[in-house]
Amino acid sequence: MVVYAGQGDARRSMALLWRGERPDERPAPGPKPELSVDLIVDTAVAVADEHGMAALSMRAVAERLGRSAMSLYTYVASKNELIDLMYDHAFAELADAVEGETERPWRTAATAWAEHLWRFSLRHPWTLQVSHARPVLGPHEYRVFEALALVLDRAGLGPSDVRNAFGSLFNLVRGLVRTSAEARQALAATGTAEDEWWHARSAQLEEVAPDFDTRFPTLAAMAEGGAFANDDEDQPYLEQEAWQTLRFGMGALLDGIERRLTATTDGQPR
Amino acid sequence: MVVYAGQGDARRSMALLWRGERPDERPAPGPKPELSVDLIVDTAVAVADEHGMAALSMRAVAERLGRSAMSLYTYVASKNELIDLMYDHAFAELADAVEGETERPWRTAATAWAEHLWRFSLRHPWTLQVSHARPVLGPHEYRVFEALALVLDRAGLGPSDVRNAFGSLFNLVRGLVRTSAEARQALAATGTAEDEWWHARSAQLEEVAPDFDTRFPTLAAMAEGGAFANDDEDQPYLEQEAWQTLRFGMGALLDGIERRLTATTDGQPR
DNA sequence: CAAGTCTCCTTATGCCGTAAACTAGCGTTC
DNA sequence: GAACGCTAGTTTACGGCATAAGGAGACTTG
Repeated sequence: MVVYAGQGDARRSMALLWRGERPDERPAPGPKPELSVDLIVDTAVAVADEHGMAALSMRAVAERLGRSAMSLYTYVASKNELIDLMYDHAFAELADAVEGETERPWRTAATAWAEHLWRFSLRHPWTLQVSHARPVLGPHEYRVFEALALVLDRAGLGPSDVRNAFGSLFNLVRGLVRTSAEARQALAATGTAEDEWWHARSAQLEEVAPDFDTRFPTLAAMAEGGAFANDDEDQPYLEQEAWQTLRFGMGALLDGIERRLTATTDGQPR
Repeated sequence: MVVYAGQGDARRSMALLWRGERPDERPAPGPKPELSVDLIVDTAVAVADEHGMAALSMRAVAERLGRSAMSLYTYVASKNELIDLMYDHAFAELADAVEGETERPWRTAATAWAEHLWRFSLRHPWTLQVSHARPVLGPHEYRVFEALALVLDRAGLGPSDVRNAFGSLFNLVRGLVRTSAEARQALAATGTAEDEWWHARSAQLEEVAPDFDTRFPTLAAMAEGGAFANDDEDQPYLEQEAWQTLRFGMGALLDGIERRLTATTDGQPR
């Protein structure tokens, strides 16, 4: 499921996203509301955290609140709008974490940013399924973006390169953590552990492609060379691999960015 | 929608994926089949290409073939298995493109690989929604992996670093092209063009957050500095941005990889 | 021709988002 | 204090989804 933000009434959604210190409390006629937008959003986040985006339904959220599904529509225009609100609500957590790190040296700060994003994405894997094609444009997402942009700006990159470096870092992390998150979700969704699954599949692979090693010599040699070895039996292999790849990729990417930095400032990074 | 591969009967799925030069044509009793796995897979790919993964339903595929949805289950165990087959079938196209480029100098070859993956992903955006947590393990996916692994191996990286460099490159491209693909899908799904959408949203943003520039000074300064300018009015902004970010990110990442190369081989890359 | 097997169909179950119409609670205004 | 009109929440219903179950007819093999 991929979700596009902001299809509903822009005025309404944006007002909800940026609400906050609204006093706005003149009592309305009609029965006292028993729910609230915040309560619904919290509950929806809990459902999505526990059972994944696929299990997030209006009925599921309502059931937790002891209401009918339709009652949610009093507070929220559609499921899409609810997801926008969930997204930005969750990002507040990441923003708090990330804003504390901007004062460090830029490479340290950028790495910390990436690792916060990593852990956040594993805590809230459903956020990875909210499309960036129509960004949510909520305040907390902006806080997270501002934090990394600030770090890269201070490092001495120009506006366009801040944007480019930002996008590269963000997508590298997002892509890799997705694999890690999906590994966990796949376990939860299918009930089959990774090694168990791999065991069954690789047996079949051998049977069906006995000439694998000659058809794919480099991959075979890599396997032989221990590239896909499981160092730590306690942790699923895919999560290890993704994390190691992140360390490598972040290192290499930051090196490349640093080179551009010294190149444009004549060897004098500020 | 995120799809996990390989939940069905491993034997059955793997046999279908790696079938190919099967003669295996002793006539069976019962009525002549009017469909075939290949026909169904082709049709399903066409549906997904045209209308996206969300519109891919057993009913939609069957309707194109003038059959009932249930008739497909004679050939394919489940929708998940069908997606596995679609995925590897599509990858054949990428494999053909990518295998022709391995002989070039490693940086050129790696860049070409990335760009083939980019264009392929835009032609078949639904492939971006197939999870890698439980890889499909089809022959054509392996061909694509082998091609880049070969290039990186020849460049002089060790097995683990081939894996790390591979994962970094692959996820950088996949993450960025996803934005590009989703921009197109969002247009098709919502009917609202990007600039139109942005126009409405940014007006609301100004209204609801008049203090934006002081709250997010770096982002505001970047906008001021032209970091988010649309160079080419004919192309949607997000696609331009994603492509430029890819150029930057690939360059930086390959620089970083090259540094590791010369470091480990004492300045003598093979 | 009979038996066995295979393709394809219809029907049904239990999910989903949400439209529509309704009931009942409550502040406001005469 | 009665009437009005807004509002929170309900029930019911529609059209979508994957797929389980079972049945009708077509075809090959004995």
